[in-house]
Amino acid sequence: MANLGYSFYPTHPGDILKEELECRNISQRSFAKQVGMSYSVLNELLNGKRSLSPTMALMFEAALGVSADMLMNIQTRYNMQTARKDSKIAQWLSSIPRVAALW
Amino acid sequence: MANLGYSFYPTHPGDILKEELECRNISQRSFAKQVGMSYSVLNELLNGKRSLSPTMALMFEAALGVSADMLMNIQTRYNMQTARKDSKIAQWLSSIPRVAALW
DNA sequence: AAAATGTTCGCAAAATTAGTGAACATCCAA
DNA sequence: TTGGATGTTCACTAATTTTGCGAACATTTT
Repeated sequence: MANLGYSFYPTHPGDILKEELECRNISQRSFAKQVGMSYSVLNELLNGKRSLSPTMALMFEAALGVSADMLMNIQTRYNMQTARKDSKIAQWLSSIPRVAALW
Repeated sequence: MANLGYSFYPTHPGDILKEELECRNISQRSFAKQVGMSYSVLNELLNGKRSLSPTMALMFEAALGVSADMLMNIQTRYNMQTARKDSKIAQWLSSIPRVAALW
């Protein structure tokens, strides 16, 4: 089963989708074939290696009945948490001044 | 002032950012220069023609004190509402079967 | 009139994503 | 134990998207 417990890393939509397939006993290969998506893309998404697009989210909603909006919100949160941790971005941000009104 | 009232189209993060600059009397050119971003990119973002990236969202948070997460959530909601309205996607979705468990 | 501002457009470089195929390890059942 | 199904990983290409830039034009302000 996919690890959905406490974690030190942000939740990725793949975590939920992977759990969803596993507890329904649907294999990744079979699912990919049925919905017409690339199998390795699916696998890597489930393992958090690729990110979920709005189109993909709608597809999962259609195929599994999981809320596309929830999935995308999780992806967005994941992206933000990742971006905030990124030291390159943090360093670049430190050079951004606070911009004040003219008066 | 930017239109933040009732609308028939989804809210874009640019709507909020535009309002934010206008009510602080900060010109787009001046803002772009201060934070070191391309001026036309900023303008088009404010007009909903380009989408907000996590990095940009963090930059606005640093420069204006507006929540980056909120901005990105709005962008995500905008993307989903737009995708759902897209007839191409809708048609493609109609060919996606509901995938059931094996048993 | 001149300067500042906002808007729109096209373009090219850069980055990201989608899709494919192969290889490998593991597990389970015949 | 062997064969088939499964999950995982990787490298590569093609397609798409994003980014940044600059010019042109309209509008507003001074």
